[in-house]
Amino acid sequence: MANTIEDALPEEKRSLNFIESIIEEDLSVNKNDSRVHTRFPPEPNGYLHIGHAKSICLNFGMAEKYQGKCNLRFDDTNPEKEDTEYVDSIMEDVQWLGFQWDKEPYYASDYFEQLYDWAVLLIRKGLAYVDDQPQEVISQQRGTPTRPGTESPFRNRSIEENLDLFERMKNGEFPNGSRVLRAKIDMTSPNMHMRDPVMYRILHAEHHRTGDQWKIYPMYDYAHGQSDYLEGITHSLCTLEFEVHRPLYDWFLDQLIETSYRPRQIEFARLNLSYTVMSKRKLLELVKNKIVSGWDDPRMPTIAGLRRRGYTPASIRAFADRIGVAKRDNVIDVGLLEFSVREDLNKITNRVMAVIDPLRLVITNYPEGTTEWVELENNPEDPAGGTRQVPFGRELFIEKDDFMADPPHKYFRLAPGKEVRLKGAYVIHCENFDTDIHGNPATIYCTYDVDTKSGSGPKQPKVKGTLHWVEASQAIDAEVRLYDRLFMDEDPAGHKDRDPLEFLNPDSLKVLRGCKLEPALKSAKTGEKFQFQRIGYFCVDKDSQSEALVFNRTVSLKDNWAKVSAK
RNA sequence: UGCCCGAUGGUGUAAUUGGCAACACGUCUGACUCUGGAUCAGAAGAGUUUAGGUUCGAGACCUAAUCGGGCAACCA
Repeated sequence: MANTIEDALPEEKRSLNFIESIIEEDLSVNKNDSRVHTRFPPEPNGYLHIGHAKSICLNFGMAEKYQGKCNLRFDDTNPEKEDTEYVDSIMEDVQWLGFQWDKEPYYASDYFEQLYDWAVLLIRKGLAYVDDQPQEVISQQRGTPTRPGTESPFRNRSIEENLDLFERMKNGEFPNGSRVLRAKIDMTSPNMHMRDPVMYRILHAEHHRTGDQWKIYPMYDYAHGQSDYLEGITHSLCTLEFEVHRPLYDWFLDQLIETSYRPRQIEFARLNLSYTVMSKRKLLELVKNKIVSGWDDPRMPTIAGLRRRGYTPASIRAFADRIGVAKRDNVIDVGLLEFSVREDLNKITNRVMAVIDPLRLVITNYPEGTTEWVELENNPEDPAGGTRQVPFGRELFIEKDDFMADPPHKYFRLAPGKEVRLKGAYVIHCENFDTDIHGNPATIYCTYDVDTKSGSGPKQPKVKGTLHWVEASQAIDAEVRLYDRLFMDEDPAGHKDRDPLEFLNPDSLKVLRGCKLEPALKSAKTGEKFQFQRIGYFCVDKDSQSEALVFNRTVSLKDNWAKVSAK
């Protein structure tokens, strides 16, 4: 097996990103006893995507690099949106990427009791109050970013009354939306999040873990920092939109905690990929509208989709490595992701013969009714890859693209009167061809020269082109699915007043049937990856059955001829 | 009209007590090749948003402006 990509990038030669700088600074002053403890905190309300992969690689990566730990914590404070289906898929995806969290997965819901006690403490300190106003009124009183808010008439009620009301909220005495618990901070703060943020809302809902035990649920801002604290998190990495939440994150901890240990929130820029939408909401829309077959449709930027598409964990980790991490907005060329898979797949996949758009070819001077076996290398990139036997005979299939009746200049493939090498077999000479009723080539007639046999033949003429092929009588049929980007616009979600769905690529999936494969592929298993010689990287889809193979194209091979011929 | 954050080749990321801008992807040459793949060699492409300031010296520090992003869920 070839080396992994990571081995090629010596760690010590790389400079630090801004998060590593912060960590090393903290380490140098022995902050938090020089521990490094991170966490990946997904809400179990959807599938993980490549943007999460960036965060996963970052969080687990930092822990790994500094001999620390990384927790997996489900941020499950909103029972209306969350489900165990997502919990399971998230655990699967994180592990598939090659990471293992510290101990068992954590849940914010494990801290509901503690969070409640702390809320009571805040009320006792006069720092939280129950507001009876409806949502619309509270929202109006909050003001706007440019105008300060106004205080709630309930802001200064007695601690006893607050305690009583809050307990009754917890006991389920009030209907949804009738009251909230708010932190008493500053309604005139220039930071909207400090204007008496809601800490608890009443929700009579079934929680995926606590069932109907709770009638009130903490808000993100109130739950997150304290959860970090309870787990001993030192560096709480999140995306940029939480930057303005940080003062609130710190405020709660400062009111509640007396020890010197403190988690620190650090924000980084989320990943954007060209020609891709990344928000869970939009991805969900694709699934719901049946534009894709599901969360794991190979065109989806979800981890599950990429996995089914044939991406390897190593390639995604290498990608995350290459894109780096910073605080400025960024759009990564989706080509970089493709580069990362090609790089990995080139090293690890076996080459096989597959003709996805078959054209019949007859070698007229090859003895009828006989076949022979030729030896082919499995993987030229891997010296230990070995060889295999592939049948060769009088009737073959070649790629339609590999023959032209009237070829342009610099076309190195087959054309009347021209010669090519059949990979691993013989040099053939094209004599003539038949056409079908539409005038398209139907059968190509060639002659071969026995002396040019690959490797052993006494004659080894220089020919410009080498074609892949499949012997007709033993070929097996398969379905091949060719994927292309889902959107034709570089930034489908970046247009005001235009729905990303307007930019859908109508050709994002092409299904090819009757593709011809060399017989060895008969036993290919779901998920198994190959390079179809001269075409691209493919893997066996889960829709495959033993007599009806289905392959997904992960990514095509880099194709210089396509570029040249397009000019 | 407030507050917060950001600004370095086409894209992304570097430049670690301030010392003549580096790496990757992409692009373009060429070599090699029984994959028009891979590999190898090389090239072009930024003077770091702008204007001031500090300094012998600024991408880095300071000030202002410009541009971009974020902030007004009982979402996370």
